[in-house]
Amino acid sequence: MTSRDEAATADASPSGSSGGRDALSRLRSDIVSSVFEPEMRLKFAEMTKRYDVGVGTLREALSQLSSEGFVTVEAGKGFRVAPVSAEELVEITDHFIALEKRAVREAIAHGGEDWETHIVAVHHRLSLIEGLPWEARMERHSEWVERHREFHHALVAACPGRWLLRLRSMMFDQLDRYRFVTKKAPEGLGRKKFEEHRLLMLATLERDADKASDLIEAHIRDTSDRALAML
Amino acid sequence: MTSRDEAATADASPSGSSGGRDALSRLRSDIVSSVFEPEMRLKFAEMTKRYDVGVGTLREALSQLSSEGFVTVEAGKGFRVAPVSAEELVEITDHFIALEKRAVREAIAHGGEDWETHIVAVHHRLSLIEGLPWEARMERHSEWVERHREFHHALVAACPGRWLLRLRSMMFDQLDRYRFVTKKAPEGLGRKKFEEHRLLMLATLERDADKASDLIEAHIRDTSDRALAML
DNA sequence: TCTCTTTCTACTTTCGAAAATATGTGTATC
DNA sequence: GATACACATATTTTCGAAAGTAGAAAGAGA
Repeated sequence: MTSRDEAATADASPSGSSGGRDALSRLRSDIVSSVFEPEMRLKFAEMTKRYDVGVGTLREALSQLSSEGFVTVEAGKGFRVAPVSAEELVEITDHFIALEKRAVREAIAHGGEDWETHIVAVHHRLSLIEGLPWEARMERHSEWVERHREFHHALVAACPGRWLLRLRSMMFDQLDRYRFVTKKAPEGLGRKKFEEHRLLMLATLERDADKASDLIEAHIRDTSDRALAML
Repeated sequence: MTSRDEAATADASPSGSSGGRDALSRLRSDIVSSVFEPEMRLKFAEMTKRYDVGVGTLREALSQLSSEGFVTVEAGKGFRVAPVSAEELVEITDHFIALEKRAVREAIAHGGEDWETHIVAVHHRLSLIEGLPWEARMERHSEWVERHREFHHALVAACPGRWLLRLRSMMFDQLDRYRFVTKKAPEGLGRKKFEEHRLLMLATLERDADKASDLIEAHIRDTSDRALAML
């Protein structure tokens, strides 16, 4: 979470050498997008070559990912990709919905003009991809993931509770892993999400906390159920 | 969280060399017990000497502590002890109470004989310290912290939601930092907590979820309010 | 005197080799 | 054939040195 923000701000860095921060996010991204199977061992020899970093740097990244719940670690036996399960998806979904609803309520209560403006901005960025025809959307899927995160984060950014935002982000990141299985969703789905995001933005800007809350619940539950069916 | 459990199971390890796991928990313990002031820079040169580990190992520990929220990190500028504030204490308390109440409810619904037995066992271990006169309690404060954690964890251990337990543990660990300021509490406080823990155990074993829930709320809220007043 | 550049110092960050640990293989013994 | 032991290999874990950076101090030009 902390690292996520920093990685985002440092994307215009000098250039050249990969760096540890970068290895961390690339590794996380590879786990989220199922490049590595759940339960698979992440050997240092292979990983250092793949991400072009030393063992120390890699270990730090893996260690952090274990705190975030993406990998498991057993002392002396190395790191593995954390398992996924239907039960876990259900649990994560419940926690995320509860946290997101509380956060958006707080944000609506405390948000100012900057908050509103940023929501409109990132929603536009998101809609630029979601409005695209199916094939084009698929091609830019990783960009969509990023913008989708930005949009949902913008909605709750004005929430003053730092820990609420932190716990929320943890659950959101975990959901990303499961969201990935619906990548190859039927054609109609993208259009539906497009509309849901628009309505969610409008309800939030209208400061209708109850409506926004309900839309979030339905929006997330729907995505999760779809993922659950494909698992 | 994950690391905490492992450290606990590995306490009967061979002996000798400090090791990275150990450095991590000693560092966390030093932050919790305010050996280092909030906002203070944690320089590698000093820390490697203090904990007798290499820079890589130390970095891994600090990195993990930043995920847990005990230290902050700014790229290129190193690590600092995370700040504390009254606002944060209030927020963490609210989250912890909500999570703990849900977890104990689940535990009561799912717990079996082993769960009950373990609660009785660790409560006894805790009461051995809490029953002591004031001075003796003070001397064994770090043991009390450990046993207090064990007791509260035992109450919710039968909760099937792994993420609920995980989030709960995060908040509990954060509260430890604030709990420490009440270490030098008036004489009567220890006796009161002794009784509260006993009642909490009894309500849980009687499977009275509502009662246990209320006791938890009062128990935690009381401690937090006391800490808040001293902050 | 002020500001901009340069140099120097303290510190962080990264790497690859060495030490410690686990796993697998073969051999002897019952 | 099964079990225990010793050795060899694979893998993790740790360390200290080298490279890279940020911030302070010193110096040059206006």
